[in-house]
Amino acid sequence: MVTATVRDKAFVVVYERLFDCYGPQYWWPAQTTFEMMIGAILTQNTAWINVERTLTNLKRLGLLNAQAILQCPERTLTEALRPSRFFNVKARRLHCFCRWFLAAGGLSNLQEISTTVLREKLLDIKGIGPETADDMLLYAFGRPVFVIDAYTRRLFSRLGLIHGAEPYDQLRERFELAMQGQAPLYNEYHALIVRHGKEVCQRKARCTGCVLSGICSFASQTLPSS
DNA sequence: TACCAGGAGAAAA
DNA sequence: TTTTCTCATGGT
Repeated sequence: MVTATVRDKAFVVVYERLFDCYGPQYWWPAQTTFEMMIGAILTQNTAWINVERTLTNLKRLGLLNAQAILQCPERTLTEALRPSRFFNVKARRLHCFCRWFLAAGGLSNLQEISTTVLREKLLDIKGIGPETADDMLLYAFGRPVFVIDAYTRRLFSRLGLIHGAEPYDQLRERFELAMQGQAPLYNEYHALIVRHGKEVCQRKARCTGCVLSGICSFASQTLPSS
């Protein structure tokens, strides 16, 4: 059981400051729902710029649908996936996902499933872990699920609001409890965290001299020892 | 040359 | 159960 704390109110302040600074981000950057879902797999441990190169390759080859990916020769698919690293692994993961997607009857059937059940189904697919599943739930299905990624852990641990090594679901629940929001809010928040991480704090030990600098001192007084 | 960047599964301890 | 290893591109 996770309860909201005074410290968690800082999560709201962080959101407000980021939104004031950067404005709406209009995420996820994809033209179709299916493209969003495979983008979530391709971005595993990979910068988005490299995922964009891969998506361009897939688009050029007409491989932005499940049937086409499954019918594509292995070598063609792995070559298309090369820019997003771990192309052999990701080719297998895309195959697993596409087989599941078709067996489930496609998007319209999946949209009828409750968030909890859909999350379990996604996590049962080989190659899809909590972050990838939540990316899909939030951005492809519009479900109110907060995505905890490397940018989120890095930013909030540097702010002193989390330790950084907490289990994925524990952090997710804390964010959801603190924000009490719906999918559009979580969507915007995650996009803002990524935007900020890329632009300002990627290589800094602490968030100093940026829009979030004042939050460090507030947080340092309230974070409990582990 | 070394390091880092939006994970996840398998193997080893 | 937890930790470590594997996968293996491209920019700085």
